[in-house]
Amino acid sequence: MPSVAQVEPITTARVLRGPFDYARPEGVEVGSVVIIPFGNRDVLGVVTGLAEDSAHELMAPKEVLEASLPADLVALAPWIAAEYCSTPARALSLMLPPKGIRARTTLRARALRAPEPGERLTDGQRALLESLPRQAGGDLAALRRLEARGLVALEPEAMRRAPHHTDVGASAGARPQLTGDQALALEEIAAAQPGERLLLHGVTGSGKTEVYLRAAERALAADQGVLVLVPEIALTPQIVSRFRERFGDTVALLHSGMAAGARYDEWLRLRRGEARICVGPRSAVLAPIDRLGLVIVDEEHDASYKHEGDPRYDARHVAERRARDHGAILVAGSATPRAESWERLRRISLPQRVDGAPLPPVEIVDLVGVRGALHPQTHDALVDARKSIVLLNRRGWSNFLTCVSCGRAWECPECDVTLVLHKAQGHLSCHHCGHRERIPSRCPDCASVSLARHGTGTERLETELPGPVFRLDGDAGDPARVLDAFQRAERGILLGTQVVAKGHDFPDVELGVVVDADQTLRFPDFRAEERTFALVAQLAGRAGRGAAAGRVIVQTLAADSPSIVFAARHDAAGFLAGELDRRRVLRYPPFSTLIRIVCSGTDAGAVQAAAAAIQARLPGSLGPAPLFRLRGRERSQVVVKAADRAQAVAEVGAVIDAIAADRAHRAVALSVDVDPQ
DNA sequence: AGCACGCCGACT
DNA sequence: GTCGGCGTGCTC
Repeated sequence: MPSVAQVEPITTARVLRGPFDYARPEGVEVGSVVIIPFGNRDVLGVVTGLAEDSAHELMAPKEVLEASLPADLVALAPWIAAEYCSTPARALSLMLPPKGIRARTTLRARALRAPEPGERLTDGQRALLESLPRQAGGDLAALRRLEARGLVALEPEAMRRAPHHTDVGASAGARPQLTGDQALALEEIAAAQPGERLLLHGVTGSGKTEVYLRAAERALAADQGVLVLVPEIALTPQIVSRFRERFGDTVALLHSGMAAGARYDEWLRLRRGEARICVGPRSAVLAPIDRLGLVIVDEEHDASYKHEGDPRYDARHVAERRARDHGAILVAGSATPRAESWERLRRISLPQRVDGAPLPPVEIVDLVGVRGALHPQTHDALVDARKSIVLLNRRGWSNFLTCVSCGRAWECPECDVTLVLHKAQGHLSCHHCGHRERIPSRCPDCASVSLARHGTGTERLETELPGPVFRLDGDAGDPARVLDAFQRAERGILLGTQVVAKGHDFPDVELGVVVDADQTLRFPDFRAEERTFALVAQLAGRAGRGAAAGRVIVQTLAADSPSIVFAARHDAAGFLAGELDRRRVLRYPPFSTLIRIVCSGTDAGAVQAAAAAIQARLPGSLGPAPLFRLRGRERSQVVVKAADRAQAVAEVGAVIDAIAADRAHRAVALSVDVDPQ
């Protein structure tokens, strides 16, 4: 019986690496979560190993918590740490259930014996005894007195804090007949080898969710667990509803919008095997599910699968690893898959909408020479359509403000970006750090009152659109209510940023409009083409569902860009073939691995020096390149483009550890992004 | 990361 | 004499 528990203290420090040895209390296993005396404070720790003896004099953990990590997750932590140049402690901290929470119990009261004849009881007490067994409530004190007389037993009972989820768009319990394509797709999944990865490429409305549900049914029947990853629960409540409707309480929901107590209880239900399906966003990829048989990544192209904190893990990559470890089948689904997935995964196709309706025709409208945000043709189409969705990927009234006489531009004092004008709120705001200032009435430099507003955001476009507008963006109220109001409206225009192109399906939308399709294209990034294609194609999928005949208008200054031309033809395969050729030539993913290292700090010289030191130690790396200042921090980046992923990650990891440990670079924060978005 | 220990300047 | 600045080193 090993008497030593090897514990990884959960701290964020890069240089502090465990494990540290402690005496092993009764019942402590690999995965146990403990509170240990560490230095002169108490910290949370995870038992990562057991040993027979130790070279140190050992202390005992102060407490062993009730929730423990499963062994497979403990083993995954060092892999995540290495894969993203982070630390095992940071990886483990992603896996823990919400801290400071315990299972909640209530007291259940039951009658222990009948009152003897003549035993003195008030009418109230008799009524109380009549009402048992049940949960104790405000009458706990009275029940306690009866307990003391041996009439009643009070026992703690676990109480589940359930997530509250508003069921939407559920199909009233019906289990629809599969189309031929769906049946074929399901057969392919059923026939897949353990550990195999599949790409379910299905146009919007082709019934991917029903395929997921049937595949999950099969996994459950084989006593296997199921993980279902979705981009954002708030934007895709339908898929949660469909799973809960089909499988009931064996579905656990895990997302950050839930109360910590409910999240803890859902986590524990999975850990105990009481729930066997987990539906959740990125972070759910680390849910404690035993004997995983199926891992689904819905809308696999979605950028939210990349975690922005450290470790900067990619849930899709971690999902593949977990699936491989468990011998589970991975199914990634999308109408607009990433080039990486198209190249690497075995493809299954759902080429048609379930309702048999054709995809709507897409018109490309050239904006060259057009004044204002809307082409007259687009305006006319909006007047004609009963219900439309309009996408403009820019919040606020206008992009930036300048002084007409001296040319002054209003910029964020903390970041090197221009401030966006929000007219209704009466302020200029920075979309990076949240800085706000009042809208100026005159220029502080030259006192001119002539200020120019450049560019159009959703707030301004709202005033230019014909008909009632339902605005959906970061500034406009509760998204669920906006969507609901739009759904019930007879006619109207749903106007918003990216979110309008996601998940939700309205059956009676006749027109979809992309106001500025180049906006994503102008972004200097190797994924710009892919993003633009996805945005246009996703929006195109929202129009003409159900009875309404649909059409889509894409306004652009780059009418012959491949991403826009192929999206207009609904031709993902054509687009991806060209995109993969381009990436092969330029040695971009999936034909290489990119690693981005960002140094940041308040002292520009120190930041530059750290970035230069990193670049010098990584032969062939690019940089250091200055980035725009963010939240008052100067930044500089080094980029590694490598043929051998494992080798590059190991090299970068070693260099980062060395720089982090070097006191000369103490004032600089380091962030490593493997597979940046 | 914390937190204590330790060695040098201006205060009751 | 001592309060406190933050450089250095350790945490089983």
